[in-house]
Amino acid sequence: MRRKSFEDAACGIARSLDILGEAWTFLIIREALFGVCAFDAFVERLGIPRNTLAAKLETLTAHGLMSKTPDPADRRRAIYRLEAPGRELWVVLLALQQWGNKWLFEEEGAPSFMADRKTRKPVRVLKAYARSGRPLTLEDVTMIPGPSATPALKALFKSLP
Amino acid sequence: MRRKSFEDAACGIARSLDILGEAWTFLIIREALFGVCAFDAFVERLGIPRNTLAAKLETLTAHGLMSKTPDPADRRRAIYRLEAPGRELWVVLLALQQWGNKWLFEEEGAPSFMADRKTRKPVRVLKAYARSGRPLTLEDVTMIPGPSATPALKALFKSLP
DNA sequence: AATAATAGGTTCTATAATTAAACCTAACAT
DNA sequence: ATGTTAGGTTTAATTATAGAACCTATTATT
Repeated sequence: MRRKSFEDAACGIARSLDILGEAWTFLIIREALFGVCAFDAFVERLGIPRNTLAAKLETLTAHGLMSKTPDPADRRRAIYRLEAPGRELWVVLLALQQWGNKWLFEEEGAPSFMADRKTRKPVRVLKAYARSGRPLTLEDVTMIPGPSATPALKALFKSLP
Repeated sequence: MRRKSFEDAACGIARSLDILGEAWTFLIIREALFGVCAFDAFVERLGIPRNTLAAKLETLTAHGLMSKTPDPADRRRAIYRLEAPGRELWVVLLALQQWGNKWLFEEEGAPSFMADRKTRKPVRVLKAYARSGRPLTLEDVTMIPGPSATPALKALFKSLP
């Protein structure tokens, strides 16, 4: 059966995952962030089945994360480009990469990481800060309702520790 | 067919997604981060099918993100707890939430967000910094090979713009 | 001009995962 | 003794994924 849809969820995480919540989509965006824009290039670099790629690219363009335009120089080609919403996902991928690099490799060490293009030193580990500038740990953080929260959602948050 | 496995991928993102690359897993961790630890509580709060939950909890514990212990006070109960690797995923969820809250809601505005427990003000938008402290944009960043990179991987990075 | 090659898909089949609902068992409550 | 709760497993229907072959419009080659 089709997975439950989260597109109407009252939660930014859930809505994000409704679009992104599966491995290929993140990997497609990873490639696109670093310059891949042709259909066959995605196929070759990722080893993704062509029909799966076609489906994912369609939902990504449908949601505005990417755009698809014909190449003026070669009309067989389509150019897939990240739009602003897609590009801004790089922070999510950075967070994921830092986590994976820390926990998912043994002595081998991480095979790749994002780095400052100039100095070629790794990007600093992401940290969360309060508006005041104070660093925040998980224990300092709670979930609070926003403007569009329903009464039921507010009640849910009150049940949190 | 079973999705291609990324567990041996030479990429922190891909390995992360091999565990996390599907919506339910992130949502289970979201709930766990904010105190949920009982099987039925996950079912009720997420509306996840019981067998799907059982399967996801098993892979999460198998990979060390969570632990499962019997409740000493009631031996019917199992207590599912996040371990360090699972807890550290909160930064990834924060990044995801900030992205979703920005792009996936119209006038309504986001219904929920992570906030400083003391001031109840939203957590600052995550930003990436170079080791020097300079803020980094996507254009400042590139992918570089780590200690365990294969020659093929290094060649791949050289083909990047 | 004819032929081949390329880019971006679509179609087909087999297999695996997701869902919903019913069922099961051990431990606890009345 | 009976019922209820917690944490699952089982079953069946539906859907997504993988892999391969195929298709069509363009561009390159002979």
